[in-house]
Amino acid sequence: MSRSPHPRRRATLASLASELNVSRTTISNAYNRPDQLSTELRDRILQAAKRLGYPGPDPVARSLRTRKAGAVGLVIAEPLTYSFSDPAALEFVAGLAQTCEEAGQGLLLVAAGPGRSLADGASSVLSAGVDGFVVYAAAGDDPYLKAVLDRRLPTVVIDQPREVPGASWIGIDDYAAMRELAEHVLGLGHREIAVLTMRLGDRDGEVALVDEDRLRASTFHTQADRIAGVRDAMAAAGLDPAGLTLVEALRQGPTAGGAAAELALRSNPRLTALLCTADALALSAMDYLRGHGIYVPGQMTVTGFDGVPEALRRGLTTVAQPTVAKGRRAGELLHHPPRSGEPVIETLPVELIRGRTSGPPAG
Amino acid sequence: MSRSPHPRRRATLASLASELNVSRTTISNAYNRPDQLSTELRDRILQAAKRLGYPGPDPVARSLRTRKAGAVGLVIAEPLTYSFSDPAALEFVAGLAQTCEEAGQGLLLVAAGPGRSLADGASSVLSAGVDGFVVYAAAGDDPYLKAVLDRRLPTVVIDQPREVPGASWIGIDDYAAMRELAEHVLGLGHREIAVLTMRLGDRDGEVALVDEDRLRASTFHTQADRIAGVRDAMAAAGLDPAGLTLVEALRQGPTAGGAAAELALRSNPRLTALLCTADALALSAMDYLRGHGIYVPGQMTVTGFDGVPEALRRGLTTVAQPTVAKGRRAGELLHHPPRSGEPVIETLPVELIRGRTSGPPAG
DNA sequence: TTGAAAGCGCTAACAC
DNA sequence: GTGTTAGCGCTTTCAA
Repeated sequence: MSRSPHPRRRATLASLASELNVSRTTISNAYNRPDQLSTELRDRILQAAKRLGYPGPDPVARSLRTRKAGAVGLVIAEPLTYSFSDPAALEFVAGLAQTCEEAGQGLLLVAAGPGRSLADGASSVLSAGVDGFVVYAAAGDDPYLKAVLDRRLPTVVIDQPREVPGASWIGIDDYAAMRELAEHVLGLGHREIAVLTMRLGDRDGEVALVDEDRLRASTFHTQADRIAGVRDAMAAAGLDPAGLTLVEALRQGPTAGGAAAELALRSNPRLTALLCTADALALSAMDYLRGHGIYVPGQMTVTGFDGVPEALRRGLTTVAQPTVAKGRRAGELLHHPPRSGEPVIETLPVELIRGRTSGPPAG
Repeated sequence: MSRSPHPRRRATLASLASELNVSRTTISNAYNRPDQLSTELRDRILQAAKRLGYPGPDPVARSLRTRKAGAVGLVIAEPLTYSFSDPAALEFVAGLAQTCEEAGQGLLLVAAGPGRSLADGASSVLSAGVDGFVVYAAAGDDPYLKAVLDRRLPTVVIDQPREVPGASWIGIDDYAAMRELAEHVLGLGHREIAVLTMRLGDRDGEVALVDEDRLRASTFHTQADRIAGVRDAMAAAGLDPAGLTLVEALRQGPTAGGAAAELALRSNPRLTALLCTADALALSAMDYLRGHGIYVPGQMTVTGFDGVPEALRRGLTTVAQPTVAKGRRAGELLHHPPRSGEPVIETLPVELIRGRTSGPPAG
């Protein structure tokens, strides 16, 4: 391609300038303000750049000078391996990525792996060259979230936790959504129901029954709010919320919902409805039930939450979240911040999907 | 949180230093080499930092100085919207993301949207602060690829194009894989077969029959190699490769394979096998066939390529690629470059999956 | 149109 | 254990 060998030392804007006997400003202008110099000179510069293997202004140096990185950082509390197998998270990322693409910005996936000590864990966040952060569904005490806030960059929190000072928030009304879903189920006549929830905080094991203390100590507000919605719907229907069977799936994975369903049914064999706080849980529970000859919805009503494609395809009764829109709004907030400069709190609408997995209880 | 109001001007390492009457080096050491100063001094510094709202060394300035960005860039030729709906691409990204996470590096998704002019289109690539690039399945003449190479950073090309000077390459033997698959189909007795391929280059429309010129001009080697594999298998089986029906799906989407199948069958109604160069195409084609009462494999053999989860679940006869491994290897090559510094060429193994969608021709 | 000067905030040698 | 010096490569006033 290039005839002359490349110099060992990388070409820089300065070296190009001295080579051509023009000032550094002029080279800079050739790239950033083409209208500030003659076409002729500019062509000469670009040609020389090609000859010398100068790839254009160094992005890092430019960032330092302009105080703009041209990218937003995305922090997901879970290991990326999980996130990439979570359809809801994926849709969110897709929405965010769309706006980044439109804005010509990069999207930096920040490593937030298992090394979750404050010292080490936060380092990746601290060293990310970005103009703003999106934090996806973090626990209230997440060290990465803390590290992000310390950076004092524009930040958008998704779902979780609520009310982070200085940060914008985008999410849904988890309480109302789940309450409406519960009312639908109770309206069908169910009286013995269980909630299968995602994990409420750190704890070992696979699945576990949840007691009052555990629930109160939850660092995941979304989950707690959804449970509260169910309880209040029960109370409003004249049932004792204390009678709710509550099981927590501590690990992700394709069998989590099944294991949770099994524990719930063992704990209360008279259950006729399993309300799951995630579609993934519900789909897994359905697989388990089918494997054990329990017919849905004839013998058991199952509901989900999120409205991921597979759930809709399989006719799951669920609450559809505007997952892609969440991602888009987060991106827009960062790319085009509101004039006021104030953090924004946005509650997005959801839709109750009455699918084929809910029906009146047997008998 | 902090009692004292924050200064309007952001604190920097230098301001902290003069505040504490120590040198900048000492502050730097407090963050980067804790063992180089007394615990006592270090604590005093960290405390003062917290008080002044100093978030630690600026990542961009550090990058400039150390010449390390702490991130790798991923360039995908398609708009991100497509990529996020392509299971194979997603698995690849997941694999790459895993290694980044393990290495504590960020993964920068580079905007490579529709603004594909050389001047404008490449700008996002030019301004990415990264230590290396991964380019996923680009066309031979992709402007982003060119821009990436101009940056002269360590680069790994996936699948496409082959033989990029100075860049490593990871992919599979497309020719051999497809030839083996074709031999399987021919071995079942098929004589009238079609290949449904992904697009071979830029062109308008939805689907089109492919002629010799079009094939020769293809900028997508993977596709062309797979077709060559089928042709050679035909020749080896005593069939005339010219008799191959060849249809190109020009647009992505859930109905692309169906449209391609329709055109193929219209072009040659005696077809008994459709070899698709992507699972997505094959699954879509199967949906189309079922909708038209054509039974698979009884009346029509259908095969795919990639081995995405849905394809395996539906029993598609296909070639399984090590998609996640591809991503992992790309990451490893960037995070732990081989001592020699030479670009690496790696052909990963594939596996022919004899599924339930291939069988002997009818009659 | 072009150039000179002044940093952006940090770290790596090397001296003390 | 701590400080001094010298940039990393660039953009941006401001003046010519």
